[in-house]
Amino acid sequence: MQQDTLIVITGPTGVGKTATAIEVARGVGAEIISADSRQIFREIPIGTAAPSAEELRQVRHHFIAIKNLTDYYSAAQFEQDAMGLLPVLFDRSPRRCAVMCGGSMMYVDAVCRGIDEMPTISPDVRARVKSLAEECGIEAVVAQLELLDPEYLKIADLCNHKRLLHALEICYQAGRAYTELRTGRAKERPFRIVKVGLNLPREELFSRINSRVDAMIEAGLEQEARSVYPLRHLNSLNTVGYKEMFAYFDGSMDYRTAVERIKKNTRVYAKKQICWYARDPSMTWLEPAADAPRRIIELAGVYTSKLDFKEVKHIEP
RNA sequence: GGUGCCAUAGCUCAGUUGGUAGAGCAAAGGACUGAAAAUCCUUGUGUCACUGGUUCGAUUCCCGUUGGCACCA
Repeated sequence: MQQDTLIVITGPTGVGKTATAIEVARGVGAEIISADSRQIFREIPIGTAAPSAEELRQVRHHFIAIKNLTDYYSAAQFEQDAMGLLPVLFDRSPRRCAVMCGGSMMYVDAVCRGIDEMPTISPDVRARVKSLAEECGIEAVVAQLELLDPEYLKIADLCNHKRLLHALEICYQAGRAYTELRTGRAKERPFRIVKVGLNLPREELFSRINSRVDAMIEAGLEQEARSVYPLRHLNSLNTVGYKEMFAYFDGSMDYRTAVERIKKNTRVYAKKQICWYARDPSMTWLEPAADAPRRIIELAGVYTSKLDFKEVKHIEP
């Protein structure tokens, strides 16, 4: 009996994860779970480089275009949804395999290691903390944390106000210290995880990113951004590609600068992803070359018979 | 060929009345536990074009060389 296997394909934006994942999924007969915090929204396929209709036709994908921008979604929610879906996908796959593809670091980790149990913040707690910060300053937030969770304050980044606010929100919501809820322990998963990071030499990656942004512009990014402009204050639109376009629409940035900023911010994002994944010792790094799908399948050790290997042949050019 | 201007960080340029230099952009490194394409932190040694001279000391002043630009022949 074959053990359940989750093949995780991740890496920086623009490196070529989607195409590789599709080949791997076809090679092993699996469906794809997308681990992308922005492709999950249906209104913004262009700026998030969501898989094309043609790509979606080749392999069944999950968590692509399933939410509205106005919906709340989070890494923890994703953990729950993905963990619920995986047994179904394993049962449907002849070799009990699933592929997870995406570059949202927290989402990948949420499935691979799990996130600690924490309360979802209610709107009034959120509002309460927000108004405390606005009316009394960040010092008041720090003072509250000193009272409710001094341990967290010891390790907290005092410059990162968003995190400080969030810690306090959790203290209020849970009625306990944030620190008490943070175990840092990885959860046991009832399946094998084979993690592959795709990467390219920096220069090559950046040039791919730059030309992909040009392609997005050509595909109608401006129009897409305009159509969601009324929702611009939503967190789901605090996203590279949209925030710069919004600045252009507002008149605070000219068009050329906006496009340049999109490229630059995408590059910065890619670097951040590389930095995050670099410290993961369970990651195997590969270049997204033509033989990458075959190597990933071998790495996963999904195939046990010669016949199986023959079937993979078709993925080679 | 002559005259003038320019040569400083990857790029565009400041600057030093002579005490070896700093902005913007670009770039690099890092943090990360329920908003994560978010949020936050850190990072500038560069033959001051090359050779020689003056000087205690030259990237700065002077001679020359090379390259670029402009004008005149």
